[in-house]
Amino acid sequence: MPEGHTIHRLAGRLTSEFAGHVTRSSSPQGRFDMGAGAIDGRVLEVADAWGKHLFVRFEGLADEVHVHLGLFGRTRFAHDDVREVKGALRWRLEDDHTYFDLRGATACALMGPDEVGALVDRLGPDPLREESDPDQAWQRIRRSRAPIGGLLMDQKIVAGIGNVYRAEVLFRRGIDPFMEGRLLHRPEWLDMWSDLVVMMHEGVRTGRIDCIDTASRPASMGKAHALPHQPPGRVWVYRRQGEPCFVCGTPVRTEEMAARNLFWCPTCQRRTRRRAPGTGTRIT
DNA sequence: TTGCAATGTGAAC
DNA sequence: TTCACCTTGCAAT
Repeated sequence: MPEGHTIHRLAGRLTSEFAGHVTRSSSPQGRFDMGAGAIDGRVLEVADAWGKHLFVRFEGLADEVHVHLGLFGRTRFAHDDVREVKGALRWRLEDDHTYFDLRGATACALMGPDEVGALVDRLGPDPLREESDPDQAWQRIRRSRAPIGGLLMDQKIVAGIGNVYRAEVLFRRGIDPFMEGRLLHRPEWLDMWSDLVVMMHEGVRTGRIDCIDTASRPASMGKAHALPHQPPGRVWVYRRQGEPCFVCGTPVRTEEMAARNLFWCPTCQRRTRRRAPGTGTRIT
């Protein structure tokens, strides 16, 4: 389930399970043979994540393992005594206690420091990283005529957001996905950013993306609304097309945007810009 | 058993 | 804008 929270959680788990340990690496499937050979027998130093990209460093090696799960990548940690290899196993990393399996990833290769730097440089701020500055993303958004629903998915603008967080944050802030980036107000963007920080940290903590419960409802959504009938462990709009919106009952809509399915509530997320908070001025 | 959709990206046109 | 790629799980047959 690879959006940014998955990768950060993965980095944390790899570090806690293996950092400081001598590890063995192999690629039963063969597609990571060279890399696995270079790191086999080395001490894992640390794993780190930036957006949806994972980097794993080993002692005494300038190159890092770069992993991108893509749409289908899967990972598994286990402690079984019998370490069976099933299916197309790209990378197995293990020590005496634990093993980690990676399969289906778009990318899994050694990457030199320059290449890593260049990759990270072209990513936008990541809501899960302390040093990230939302205004860096804002500078791109405020100038763009592209719909905000598309901009959020652009990793050069914000790193780590995928189709679920896009749909959910836009719903939670009441923003029409089709609204042009340049029509968004900075306070609205900062609200979205704060909400992403909360949601994504929750995702890292729980390992789930689909348990955005009513308790995490942003206060700005207002107490005036009757509490929506949202069962716990659900999302607001993602993949709920045709089902009633938990807040207003309007059927959730779906449409393809930038080759991905977008989900939104046409009532709660108005196409026309809302009144700017406190100004009473209508902006379109 | 088959077929399709899926939380993603980048190259080719 | 379309396509290819990586793999799995679940729905339809």
